[in-house]
Amino acid sequence: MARPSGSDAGVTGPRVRDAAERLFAAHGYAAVSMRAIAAEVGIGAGALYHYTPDKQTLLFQLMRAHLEEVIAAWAETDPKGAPADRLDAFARFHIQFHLDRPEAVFIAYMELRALEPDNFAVIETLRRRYEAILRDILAAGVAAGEMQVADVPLAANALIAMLTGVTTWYREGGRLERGEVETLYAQMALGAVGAQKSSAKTF
Amino acid sequence: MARPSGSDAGVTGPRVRDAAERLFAAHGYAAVSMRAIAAEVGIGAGALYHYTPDKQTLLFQLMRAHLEEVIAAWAETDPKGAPADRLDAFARFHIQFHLDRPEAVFIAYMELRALEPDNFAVIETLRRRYEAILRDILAAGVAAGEMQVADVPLAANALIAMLTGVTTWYREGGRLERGEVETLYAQMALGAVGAQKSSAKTF
DNA sequence: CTTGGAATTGAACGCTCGTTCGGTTCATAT
DNA sequence: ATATGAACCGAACGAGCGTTCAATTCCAAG
Repeated sequence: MARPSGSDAGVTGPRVRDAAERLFAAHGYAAVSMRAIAAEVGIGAGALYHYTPDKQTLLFQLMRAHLEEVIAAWAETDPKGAPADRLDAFARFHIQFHLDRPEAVFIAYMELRALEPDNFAVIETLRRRYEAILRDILAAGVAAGEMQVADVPLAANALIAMLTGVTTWYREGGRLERGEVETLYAQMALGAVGAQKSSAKTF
Repeated sequence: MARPSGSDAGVTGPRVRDAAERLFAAHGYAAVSMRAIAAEVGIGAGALYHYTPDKQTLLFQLMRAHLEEVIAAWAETDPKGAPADRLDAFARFHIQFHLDRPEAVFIAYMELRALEPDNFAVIETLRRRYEAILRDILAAGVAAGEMQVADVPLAANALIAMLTGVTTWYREGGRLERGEVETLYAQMALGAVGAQKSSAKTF
């Protein structure tokens, strides 16, 4: 018995990536064996190598696909209005992405050290590009006099860490709804840089 | 040659813990082998077992010692004044601890998933106790009308994540001095909850 | 100067790791 | 009906894992 009935690469491929993503996020790249991934999918360990040349590439491709998706998704979400409104939108967008794909985001931020140098360079470039979005918003806010930020890169790092941290505690079906979490984090982000939404301005 | 000259448990013991802390923080618990730790210390792998019953306990004791130290240190730092001033002090304290011992703090927050259930329960209790400090400050700030916080546990989580994130980018000798980083993070923390230091109040 | 315990070596154990590969079965196109 | 390639199994490889232990050497107390 070598090829079970119903086997299909179009089905198994995504299942391999899903299983790897789940397990990497839960236990960490180094702690997850190829056999564990295969068992999660329900195939033998050897069959994994129809879907990835090796374990490292499996991680790398998960991270790259995710980061490219995030960057592309923001490009379509960016309201392109006042900096304070863009920051509000960015905070909500970031939170939404985390709550939609907690595993992928967690891996992208936590398993950088597991990447081999060449792969790390690629991922790091994408990560910097994403963080540059927030830096640009803050710089524009300072220029427009809408925000008080003493150091833009520092503030961007601090806000990203704050927003990303939502995955460490939020659980679906808990005390707070997703929309509430979004709103509260966005308010804190605006408050941290001394800004407020244009709709809340007091003239 | 089995026992080299100059060997001394009083010296080797701390060096084992230091090496483990450094390597765990850099590569992750699962990715660090006992042989790698031993090599860093300059002894054989077998000799490590004079200083720890096993690898898991080595991690556990590092985390517990660190968390107990943080909690004790804050008890002596707490200004016990107005909530806004306590939050300012807490933010500075947290940042200082991160910059003094980036490896230990990083491990305590990142390697929770590497702990066996019994050890996890102990560490989780200590971690909650530390986070409760911040929750108490925020709750007092809300009660005193000094802060606007819609949800105290959420705000505490967000602030802790923001403050802890400093380790991911700060490097000694970089663009910013430690004191500046402290001040900027404390300002952002206060801003995020709509507070300000008592010395900055406008009467 | 002797002696006993402390510190360490280095080999070895059983196990699991990532990866390879020959063989086997299923799905599909002709 | 047949043939071909895709999908997969299961065994195997060498390497490295955490851990144990007898043997060995150093240090300090008497």
